[in-house]
Order: sequence, then structure tokens, then C-alpha cells
Amino acid sequence: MFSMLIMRSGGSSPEADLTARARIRDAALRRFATDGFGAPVRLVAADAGVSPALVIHHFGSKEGLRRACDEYVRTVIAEGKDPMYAASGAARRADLLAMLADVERFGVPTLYLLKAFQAGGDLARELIEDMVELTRSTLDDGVRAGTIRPSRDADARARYLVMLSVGSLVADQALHPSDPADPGAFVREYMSRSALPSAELFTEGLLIDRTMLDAVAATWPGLAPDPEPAPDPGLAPDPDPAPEPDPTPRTSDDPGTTP
Amino acid sequence: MFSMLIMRSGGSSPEADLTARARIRDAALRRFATDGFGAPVRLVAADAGVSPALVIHHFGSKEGLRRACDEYVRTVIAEGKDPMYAASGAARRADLLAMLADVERFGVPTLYLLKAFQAGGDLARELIEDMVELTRSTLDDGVRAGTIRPSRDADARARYLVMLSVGSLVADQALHPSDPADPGAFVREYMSRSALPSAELFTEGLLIDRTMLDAVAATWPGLAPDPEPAPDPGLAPDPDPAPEPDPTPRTSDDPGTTP
DNA sequence: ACAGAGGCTGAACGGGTGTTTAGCATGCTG
DNA sequence: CAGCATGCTAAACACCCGTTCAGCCTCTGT
Repeated sequence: MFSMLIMRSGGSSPEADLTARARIRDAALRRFATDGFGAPVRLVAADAGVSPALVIHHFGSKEGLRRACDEYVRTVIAEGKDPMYAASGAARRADLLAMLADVERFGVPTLYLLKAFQAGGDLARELIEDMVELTRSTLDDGVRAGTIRPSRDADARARYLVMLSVGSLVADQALHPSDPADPGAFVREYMSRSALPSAELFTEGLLIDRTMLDAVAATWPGLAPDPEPAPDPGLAPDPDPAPEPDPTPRTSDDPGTTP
Repeated sequence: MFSMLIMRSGGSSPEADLTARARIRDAALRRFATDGFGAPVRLVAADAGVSPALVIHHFGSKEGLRRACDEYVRTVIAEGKDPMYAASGAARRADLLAMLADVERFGVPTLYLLKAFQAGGDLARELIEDMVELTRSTLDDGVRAGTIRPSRDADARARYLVMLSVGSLVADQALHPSDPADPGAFVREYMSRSALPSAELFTEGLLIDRTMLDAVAATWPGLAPDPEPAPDPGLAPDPDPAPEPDPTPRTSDDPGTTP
């Protein structure tokens, strides 16, 4: 059935011994990662050194090609390796966030992922759910180990943190033009730019007094009256009922610019 | 010169007394905000009750229409009011972040902005710079007033915070389908989902010990050896040179999942 | 050797796109 | 009234897109 996998091998180029199907998929992955999903099938075919008709012949339609790329990226994430580049063998853990950090090896899949997040779709939603779950359990481990502060709503926090990291990466990639020759460059630059402020924010926070947090926590559904996980009873929490009819206390990083 | 502003008025529909040019711009704004910038000119023209040729006649090209929408959104932001809907008059402050929060009135422009951020382009870059500058000064005010912690790199922090808030909104909007009838709904939902975790993160932080922050700060270019702005000398900062050849300490919300 | 199957292609099709062109109706101006 | 600019449109143009079709070439089994 899959006899097409055995083909005349022994080519000269390092990619020549790949199936045409695999070559098309790789070209599409790269093209979609750099140009977005609006990239024409003809261009993908040209990248793979193949006629546009063959793309359709193998994948049925452009959407089929997209699905094949999605599936491939999913397996890359699950297996933690990227056979397209420098197959440095040993299987790593199925850690999505770590993969996003380890960009040197996973440049193209990472860029593809960001484009998928940008465009929405099923792959994005499923991966977000995976990342939320993984982040949730990682945070729980940290809380138990005493390295991470407990939260009043661990699920909401995990989801929020995933949206923060994924979203800022997506926005950064949309704003800065990425070099097609070095697909991992922008993530590297993003991290070198955000390493210090993120470390500051995540260990020290931003706000000094707790009135805003207390006000929001008071209106949060299904919460104990005062968990008070912080060992800092310095400022007396304002017991004022807070004239806030709805739970939308400005965007989070705009604390009190219109008081 | 602008005699076209005076037209036969006294229509029945609340929008009938607008110039056709303004009607086209409004339709494009709404259509781009909901469908993205790939929306066809023909559809915009149909929304405005006008022929496609007239769109080109007034704006030169689709890109010209896009530019007009950009400029309009910019003035809406600068003036702090949205004459398209419920012109509740009184000029507000030119506060972009507050506008993002005040979504009830600014639904369509906000959605348009997010689509612009998603697609990149000049409008997005310029507005990001404005927001960075505004956030920077707001944070400085807060630091002086004693409500916000000082940072080792105020510029980097302002830029990072803007990317966080904008990016998470963009990702949220890309992942969840937005209701065209209620353009502000998704921002409202986003905020009700993220109010508590953001308040927690921004007042309490996430990490308990400071080793990661110290390690990053040690390699940050142009930084005093130990500013130590935190009034918490509880844990002894590890003076270890930190075996980290490059400044990429994982993604910020993945603290130590692969130790 | 011959038939068949499958990888593969050049050329075309049908539909959607932004834009152009020629012309219509209207209102202002001499 | 003629002349003309202006707002506006129907129709077409030129292009790009994804996809289809008929057929070529090269293997492989008998």
C-alpha cells in the first residue's frame, strides 16, 4: 500500500532522497511559516521543485496540505525532535513550552505554530489546551515544591499565562519582519529583549499595594473570602466595597491611569 | 474644495446623511474589523450600498481605503471618542490602554486595531510605539508615587508589558470567534477571564525565590551590579555565575520544567 | 515483451480579486 | 441655454488563485 515510500534513492542533495510528498510537505511548512497560510500552492510547488498539480495529487487540496503540516508539527511537538534539521537524535520530553524556548533546532515548526495561532483554527485551539494543561500541572508542581506562589484560581492562571506568552510571541512576530534564512532569529531576539522584564515581573510583580487585587478577588466567582497567600501584611487591605459594578478593572498593565 | 461635505441631507436611515465616502469608510472599518483585511472590496461596497468602482474612485485603491481606515482609527484614539456610535460627546483623554478597556463604546475600532496588530503594518508599529511611550510615563509616575515597583530597565519593561497585553488580546481574538453583532463582547469576556490572574501576577508575582531574576540581571547589558529594589532580603541571592551562555532562560512562564 | 499502475506534468478551466473604462445623471457656472 | 465638473455605475479587463484533465514517463509483475 505504501510502496511509494521506497523510491530510487542515492541522490546528491541532502533532500533528494526524500519522497516528493515529504519534500512538498517540508516546503509547505517552511513557506507557511514564513509567509503565512495565504502562500500560494504554486509557490510551495516551486519550492519543492514540483508541479502544482502534484501537490493536489498527493494532498487532495490545499486544506489537505495544511492538515498534513498540522499533523506533522503535532508529531514534532509530541516526539520532541525535528527530523527536518540536524536530527540530533535522542528523544526529548514532550514539552511544548520548552520547545518554544529551544528554538535553534525548532525554528520552522515554531514559526509555523505562531502562524497557526495567528490564524486560529483547530490546531491552535488544541495546542492551546495542551499548553494550558501542561502549564497547570507544572505550576502545581512548583506550588507543592514551594517555588511558585499559590493562586486563588489555578486554572484561570494557567490559561492566562499561556495566552500571555503565546500572544506576545505572536504579536512580536507579526510586528517584526522575520528573516526567512534564520527562522529562529526572532524568538531569540524576543527572548533577549524580554528576559529581564519578564523575570522582574514574575518574581517581584509590578504593583506595590494590594487594593486592586483585593477588589478583583472580592468579585471573583467561587472564591474563599480571604485566602491571603502572601506573607506581607504590610498595607491594610481596604475593606471598602469598591465602586466597581463590573469586573473589568482596566487592562492589567494600566494600573490607575484614569483614577 | 470640500463642498462634497454638503449633500442632500434629510435621509431616513441614521446613516443616510453621511457622505458616501464616509459610509464606505465606516463599512470598510466594520468589515475589516470582523473579517480581517482580506475582505473583498466588493463586499465593503455592498455593505455601504455602493458600487465597487466608487470605492476605488474615492480611495484610489484598496490600500488607500486601508490607509483611510488607519488614519480614522488614529484620530478616534487621539480624540478619545467614536462618532460612529453613540456620540456621547465629551472628549476623553488620549489614553490608548483605557480605550482598550472602554470597549462598549469603541468596539469596532478596537477590533480593527487588533486585526491591524495581527497583520502587522505601519499603523500597528506606530501605535505600539505610542503605547510603549504612554506606558513608560505612566509607570514612571507610579514609581514616583510609590505605587509601582521600580525596574532595572524601565524602557524594556514598558515595551514588554505592552507586548503582553496587546499580544494576549490578539491571540484571544484569533482563537475565539467574535460575534459581529457585538464587537466588544470578546474583550469584555477576555477581561472577565483574566482579571483575577492578572491582578495576582501583577501584585504578587509568580516565582518565590529570586535565583532566576538574579541570573538574568547578571547578564543584562548596562546594569548596576546589584540595584536590589526589592525590600525583601529573605532569600540569599545566589552569587553563582550561572552556567547560562546565552540570555534565553526559557520562556518566562515556564520556570524550571526541565531542570 | 507486454500490460498496467502510479508518479508526475503542461495546459487549461472556473471563480474570485483589484482595478479600469466608458458613460450616465445631476447640479453648478458661464 | 451650453459647458462642464462631479458623484456614481455597469461592464469589462487582467490577473491570481485552487483545482482538473489528459497524457507522458518509468518502473514492475507476469
